[in-house]
Amino acid sequence: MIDELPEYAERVLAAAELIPPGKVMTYGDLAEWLEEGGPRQVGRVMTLYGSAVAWWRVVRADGKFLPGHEQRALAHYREEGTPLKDAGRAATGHMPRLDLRKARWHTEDVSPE
DNA sequence: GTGCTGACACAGG
DNA sequence: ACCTGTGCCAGCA
Repeated sequence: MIDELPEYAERVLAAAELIPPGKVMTYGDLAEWLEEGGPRQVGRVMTLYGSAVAWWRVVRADGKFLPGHEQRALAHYREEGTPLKDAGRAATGHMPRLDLRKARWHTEDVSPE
């Protein structure tokens, strides 16, 4: 439940909550979906309120992780079966990245309302 | 008002 | 794969 927040923030958070497990959306896609603001505005909302929603399903367009949140995000992705680029590869020091080609969620018929 | 900053995106090198 | 610069839109000093 979300209350007492600026309307834009509510919309961003609501949209984030609609992303199904195992899928992700980029900041830019989300902004386009809402037809308001831009990637940076979405990122801003996530900075402020991201902890209230599934923040790991809102990602950068290059598939990299948030510095400092890599482990947490990775744990969620493994749990949800989100496609990772080097999913099969074992630990080698460098973290896997998201395979956006497969993981990106296409909103198509869904409306962020 | 002016300028810097940021959980961004994209093109170059 | 990495780094840099530019464009972008709000928020804040």
